[in-house]
Amino acid sequence: MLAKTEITISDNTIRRLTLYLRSLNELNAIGRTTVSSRELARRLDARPAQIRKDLSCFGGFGKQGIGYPVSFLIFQLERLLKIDKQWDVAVVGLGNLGIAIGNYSGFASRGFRIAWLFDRDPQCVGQEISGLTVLSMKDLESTLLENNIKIGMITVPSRHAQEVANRLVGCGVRALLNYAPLNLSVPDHVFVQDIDPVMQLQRMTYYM
Amino acid sequence: MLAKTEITISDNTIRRLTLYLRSLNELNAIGRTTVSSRELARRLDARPAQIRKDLSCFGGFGKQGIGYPVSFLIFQLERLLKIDKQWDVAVVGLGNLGIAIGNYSGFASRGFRIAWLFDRDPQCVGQEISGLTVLSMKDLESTLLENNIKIGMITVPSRHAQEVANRLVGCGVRALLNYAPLNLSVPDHVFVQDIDPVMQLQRMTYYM
DNA sequence: TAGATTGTTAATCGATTAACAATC
DNA sequence: TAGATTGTTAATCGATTAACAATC
Repeated sequence: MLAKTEITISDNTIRRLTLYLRSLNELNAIGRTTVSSRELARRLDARPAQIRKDLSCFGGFGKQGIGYPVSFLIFQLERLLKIDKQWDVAVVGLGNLGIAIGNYSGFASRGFRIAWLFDRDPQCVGQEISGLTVLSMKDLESTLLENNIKIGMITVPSRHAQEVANRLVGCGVRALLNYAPLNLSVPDHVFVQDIDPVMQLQRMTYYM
Repeated sequence: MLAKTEITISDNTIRRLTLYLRSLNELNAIGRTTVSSRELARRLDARPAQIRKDLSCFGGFGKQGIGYPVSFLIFQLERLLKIDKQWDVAVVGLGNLGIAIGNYSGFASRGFRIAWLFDRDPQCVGQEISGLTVLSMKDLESTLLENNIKIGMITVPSRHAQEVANRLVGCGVRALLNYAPLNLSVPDHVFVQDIDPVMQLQRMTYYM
């Protein structure tokens, strides 16, 4: 077998795969079995050629004349994105936002289980949220290490976010979803994704 | 005066401007008066040349040998992003997430005021959240038109999100922050920004 | 002056798109 | 077969980066 040229997939492509997956699940839910790049593009306000190109990075999932089989493509995308198994996630900070996340049922069906909740406030520790007991920050390291948790969500006030990030990274967390509106600094091997709605609003007002 | 060539600013640049602004506000808060592209880049894990290029699209805000004056640059970026005045925002859907947004104090300092809350549930209508009374969906159109609201946040369950979007667009809303995990279809003149934490998580797990 | 840093150019790099042969 | 649609190529398009003269 010839040596395969190492092709690096652009991050833009990966972002779009998650978007395709979301749309494919909608199609699946309404009983559609196949979809063409043309129709998927129409639904997502994208270009058919781009969808075909993105998907072809990973293999020929479609059939000429027919399109892509919906459930097979969902299966393949879930595998590519490594969400064919469920990831356990730890949430740190049980303010209004953390509580909303703890109660939200939309993670499980898409590959993630809110599995652990932590807060520094003794008033909050011990409370139950969707069947989970809020744990003390004292137990953070031991719990995450024992359970091999690789994903954390930071929903503490900004002034504590960096310290929380340090502790999470310190016990092996590799991906952080950061709701605090500041730039975290983390080692190169850790992925951070900010969720900052204000930045998104500011972007939109530019065009208005 | 010669006709200026129409330069279009890329959306990537606009996204980064909001990031620069956030970091500049941190610097301002700790009393820094100037910052170089080099230092800002270090803080944001970006390249100095890109920061200079982005900023130079809008004018020469810096000085050779010195860097950029922090508060002047904040002033200019706020003007460019059109957040030198405050925008009133309507939130539709007072579930856990909507309540978290209603209670969050972090919008006001960055250009946005959560000004109106709506919910369809009669049990919820009339409740107070951070001094605002939750209004009935019946009053949506009249309220938004009277108050000239241009920005909406959608925090209703997915199955109602498109209908809510239609109604918001129907009364002149131009920008939607959509927390429902689906693709909204809106006219071309309306901006939609999805906030879907699961998509962000799925992107990160790809690399893990 | 010497050192630092901008604004801008030109070169590089990468991403998107149109087009079409292959084929269902 | 005729019509539809993929996978892939080549061309276009746009974004990033390095480099440096200008200048604080």
